[in-house]
Amino acid sequence: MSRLKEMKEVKSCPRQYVLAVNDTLNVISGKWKLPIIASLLYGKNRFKDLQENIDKITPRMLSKELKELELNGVVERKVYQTRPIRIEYELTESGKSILSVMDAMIEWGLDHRERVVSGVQDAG
Amino acid sequence: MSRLKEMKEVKSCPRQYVLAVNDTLNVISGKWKLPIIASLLYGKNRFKDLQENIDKITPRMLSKELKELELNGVVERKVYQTRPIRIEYELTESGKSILSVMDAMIEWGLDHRERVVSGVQDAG
DNA sequence: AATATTACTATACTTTTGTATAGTGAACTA
DNA sequence: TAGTTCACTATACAAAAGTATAGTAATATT
Repeated sequence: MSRLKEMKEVKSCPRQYVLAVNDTLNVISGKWKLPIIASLLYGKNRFKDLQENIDKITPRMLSKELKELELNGVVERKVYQTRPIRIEYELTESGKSILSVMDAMIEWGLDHRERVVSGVQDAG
Repeated sequence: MSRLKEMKEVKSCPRQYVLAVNDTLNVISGKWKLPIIASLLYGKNRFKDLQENIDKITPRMLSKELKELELNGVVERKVYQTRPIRIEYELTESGKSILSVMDAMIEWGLDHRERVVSGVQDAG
């Protein structure tokens, strides 16, 4: 059963749930965060790879978003001491597990589209 | 298993999944959409109720967001022909089922917070 | 007739988010 | 040593999102 529905008193929405939802929203909202996370999930992890893989992102945005994601504990920046130096961005465990949220979003999005095109908008 | 992981070729992310994620993101992102949906889930459904229930929202924002949510098939505006007229906002089936997405967000948010405070940021 | 309630709308403004374009500096390559 | 690649940064600007404050129109209440 759902976290929210399993509460006895459905009227009281615990503060920590609100915080949790906001944390998640911060990590996934904006134009570029999910594309970046998705790219990293599929294994593209150098700055240049990401830039090539994500259509129309500017280096400024990519840099800015990567920093935010790092700060939020979703992405880790790794410097490899090869010659020349290699920098790679990797998802943390938290980062990888965002897949579960994306999955819920896909599920809802697909179902919703179906309901909307078939015109089953409640009783209407 | 997850929608994304069950694909044989993990490199090809179907266009419709991207659309689905974007649809969902459109419905949940912004400062006020989730608070409004949550309020409606808990049964506060008149304009004034929502305004009282959602801390610091202005009537302009509430009106704007309700219209968008209606357009997106998440909320339905119902006019009751009582005297005086009563207007109520209700979640559609799609609207109610956003609970599943919120639930995934709560789950991730709580787990993530735990990982971050306990400092288990991967190997580090 | 004056005041209150409900459900908003209008206008102007500020803040946040994202874009466009150019440039930097370190290392490597021909 | 001139040019290329990588990994960014800087500056200026435009667009989107959100805020503040006031006002409207229909009805109901005193």
